[in-house]
This record gives sequence, C-alpha cells and structure tokens, in this order.
Amino acid sequence: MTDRGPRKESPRLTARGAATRERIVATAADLMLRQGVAATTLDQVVDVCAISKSQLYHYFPDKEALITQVIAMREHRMVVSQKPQLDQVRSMRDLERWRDSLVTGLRERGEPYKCPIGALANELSCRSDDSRQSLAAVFARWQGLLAAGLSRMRDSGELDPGADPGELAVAVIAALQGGYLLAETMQDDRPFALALDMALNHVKAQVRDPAADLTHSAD
Amino acid sequence: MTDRGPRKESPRLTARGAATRERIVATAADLMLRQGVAATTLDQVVDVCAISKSQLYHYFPDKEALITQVIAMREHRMVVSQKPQLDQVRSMRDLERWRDSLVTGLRERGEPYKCPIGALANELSCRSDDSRQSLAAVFARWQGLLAAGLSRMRDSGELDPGADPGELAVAVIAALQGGYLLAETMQDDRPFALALDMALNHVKAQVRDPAADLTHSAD
DNA sequence: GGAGGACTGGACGATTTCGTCCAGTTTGTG
DNA sequence: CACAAACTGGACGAAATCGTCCAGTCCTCC
Repeated sequence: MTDRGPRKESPRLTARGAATRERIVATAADLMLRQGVAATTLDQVVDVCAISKSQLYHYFPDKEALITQVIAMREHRMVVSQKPQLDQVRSMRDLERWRDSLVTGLRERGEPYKCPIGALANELSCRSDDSRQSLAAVFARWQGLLAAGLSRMRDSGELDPGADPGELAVAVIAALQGGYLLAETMQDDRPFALALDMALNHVKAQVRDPAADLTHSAD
Repeated sequence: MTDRGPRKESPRLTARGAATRERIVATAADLMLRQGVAATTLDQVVDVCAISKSQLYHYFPDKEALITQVIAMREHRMVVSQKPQLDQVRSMRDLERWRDSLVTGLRERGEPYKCPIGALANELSCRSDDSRQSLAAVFARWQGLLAAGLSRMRDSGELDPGADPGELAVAVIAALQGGYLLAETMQDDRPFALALDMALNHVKAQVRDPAADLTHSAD
C-alpha cells in the first residue's frame, strides 16, 4: 500500500508528488473520520492540506477516487497497527494484551471513539457497491488476522478443537464495532471495554481444559 | 410518541394534519435508513410522500427539525417492538426467543441489514451534539429494557447475584450493533447471528447454577 | 356556510459543492 | 540549461439543495 507500485496510468510520479498525494489522502481520511464522508468538502481538504484545488484534481479525477484511496489507506493502517500484534497471538494472554492496547489506544488518541473502518462502512455501504465490497474485504482481512491467531491457539491445544476460529473472529470484531459505536454515541469509553471483555470471555469459553492450564501456569 | 400531546406552539392540528405529518416523518425515516441522512434530500421526501414542498415546510421549520422527529419515531418504534418482548424476559429461554425474533426479523423485512438507531447514531453523533445525546438516550432506554429483564433473572436466582444487569445489557447491545454493521457490509446475515449468540453466551456464563437448571427443564 | 387548517404547484433566490480551466511560477533532475 | 512535473490562485460554470413565497383550491369542523 505504501508504494502502490506500477499502477495503471500513473504518469511518472516524483517522490515529492507521491508525498503530496499521500498527504491529501491522509487529510481526507482524517476529516472523513471526524465529520463523515458526505459532510467532508473537497474545499475543506484543500484548505486543511494547504494546497490549491488544481493539485487535488491533478491527483484524483473526482471525489469518488479520493474516497477509494481513503479506504485503501484505512486498510493499510489497520494492517500496520493490527498485524504485528495479532501475528503474536498464541494464547489468551496475548489476546488480552491486544484488547488492552485497543482500549488504551481509544482513550489516548485525540480522535473520536470511532472505528475508522466501521464509520466508513456505515456511511458507504449503501452508497456504492464498490465501496461496500472494499470495506467488506477490509473486515475480512481483519478477521483473517484474528482468526489466524485463534487457529494457532487451537492448534497448540489452548482452544477446543471444535472451536471455529473464523466464527469466533467475526463475533469478536462485531463486539469491537458495536463497542466503538456505543462509546462514541455516549461519549464514554466503558461500553468499548465491556464489549471487548465480553468478546474475550467468549473466546475463553472455548479454552480446552482450564484445569490443564494450571499445570504449567504455576509461575 | 404517536399522540405527542400538547406540545409547545402546536397551532391546533387536525387528525388529517397529524396523519400527514406522521407520514412525512415515516417517509423520511425510511429514506434515511436506506441512504443515510445527508444523502436524503427534502425533494426526495416530497416526491416519495407525494406532497408538495409547502406542506413539508408547513409542518417542519427545517431539515434539522425533521431529523429530530425521525429520531423520536425511531425511539418510539424501538420501544413498541422491543418492550413487549423484553418485558417478558424472565429466563434464558425468553432471551433466546428475543434473539430469534431479531434474527428472523432481520431476514424477513425488506430493509437493509441495519439498525435504524445505530445507523443514525453513526452519522449524526459527530454532526450535532443534540442529536448525539438524543441517540444516546435511545440506546440507554433500550439497554434499560434489557437490563430490567436481566435483573428479573438475577432476582429470581437464575443469574448470579454478582452479575451486573446494566453492564451485561451494554455488552449485548454492542454485539447487536456490531452484528448489524458486519451483516450489512458483507451482505450476509450470519455475522448478526454469531454476534447475538456470543452475547447470549456471555449472559449464560453468569447463570447461577447450570446443574440446577436441569431439574426443571426436563420438558 | 364560514373560518381556518390542509394542500397544490411551481417559481424563485441563496448557497454550497463539484469539477473545469488556465496562465504563470517553482522545483528538481538528466 | 532544459524539460517535466509540482504547484499557485482564483475565476468560472453547472448542478444540487435548502428554504421562501404566494395565489388559489380543497377539506372539515363548529
């Protein structure tokens, strides 16, 4: 995603040009997270980004194309921030660490209590089927990262062999999304934490044999 | 909500007038659920509703006021459809019935896989603080109905005395919301069912004594 | 049967937003 | 240096949308 390689009809792009382009997308992504997609004006992007309108239309044919790139950036950022952690998941403790970093991340960053992907999905899923499918793919990828971790837990015997990592991952992400929505609406981060706790308990309920766990957790 | 009683400055409203007014709100609510609030035009409302624009502005000073009424109608409908069921909740079985009716309701009604309240919350929470607070109040009321049921389960001994109905309700509603979002985005109702199953399992984990349950569930 | 609310129907102005256009300047690199 | 890409800056047209206005008709209840 960072270097998007030899795309179609990219008429030679300088490092500087690529940087500007990236900055435009980042600015749009930020505004769209705070205000919504429809409520974000191209003139706003131009102003905040401190460029002239011609530049915006130099890099993007229209607003649609910009939105598409915003989605791509959100996917990229999700992978960058989630993959390192989720790839480490091999036990419930790892999963709890993941949850903790999400909760503290929610509190600390100055952004609204929103999921950058979920907010886009909510607004765009009914506007263009292309966007909807892209967002569905992002969710699928996120679930895939989580499901891989759960699979490792299952293969190592921590999870019950009958547990379905894919289904568990879907449920966990759903809790995550709902937690974001309630937290944002009520301006309170507790719903987010409660939702994630529920999700982890749901996973924990599939832990193979709690007693067996005690045998090697006597640290 | 249906009869909104003696509101401020309601200059005598005929039955017919009230009906038209209600029809406008219902039409707007429907369009806004399908397309989003910002994407719904007043001209669209006028067209679908088959009234003239003057009528719309006869009943509502501006779009904001209409949105406010849409929120009120959504709350009313939520209470009408949820309260009867949730007031009956006294056991896990009742809760499962509630879940089942939500799942089948999702499939059967022709609407998108969206929560009418959650979709509004997602779009409006960052636009006006008034709307955000109204929606927060709706969520709170919904959670209250559910929490009341969980309280009855706790008082009757089905739930552990240490269980917190309020927190449980928040988590369940969060799962519900996330389930809606994933279902809509992926155009698949399974995430919704998975999320609700997780939520009910979370409640069930607080059931006091599973063994005692067997004594009177031999039907 | 009369008063007042319900309603038509479309013209209209104001504003916002998208997207175009272009003449000219700056920057960077072969 | 020369060329190409990066960039300015604002004027501009087109379209959509909000909201106003009004002359006149229809309905309904007292």
